[in-house]
Amino acid sequence: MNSFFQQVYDLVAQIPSGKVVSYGQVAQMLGHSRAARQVGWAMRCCPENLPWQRVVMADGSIAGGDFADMRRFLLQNENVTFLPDGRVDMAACRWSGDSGADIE
DNA sequence: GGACTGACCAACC
DNA sequence: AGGTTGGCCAGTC
Repeated sequence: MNSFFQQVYDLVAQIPSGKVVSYGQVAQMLGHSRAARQVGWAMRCCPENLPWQRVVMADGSIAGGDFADMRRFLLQNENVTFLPDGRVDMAACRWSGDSGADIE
């Protein structure tokens, strides 16, 4: 099924190591500024080949409930910068697409 | 086939 | 500053 849902996987799969994106950002890249809910819903399927740990909340917090702490560890292992708050440093690790032109 | 929900976000009050 | 609401898509009831 080719859909927004599928595009989310494709986009997340393209996120380079040491970079993260917020749910809303992914949605916005795909042309759906408010489809963040659906992005999270796509993540609910948790594909093994999908580095969804790079997908965080808009404020840098890790989503995913029980696995959140595990993902934070994975991100640290990928050279992602974290703030003293325990959140991802979005200012330094926010991935603005491969071109960086679709957003902002 | 209609209504609800779901790992969110941002605007509004 | 914190709670409520609207909005997107797709899957389930």
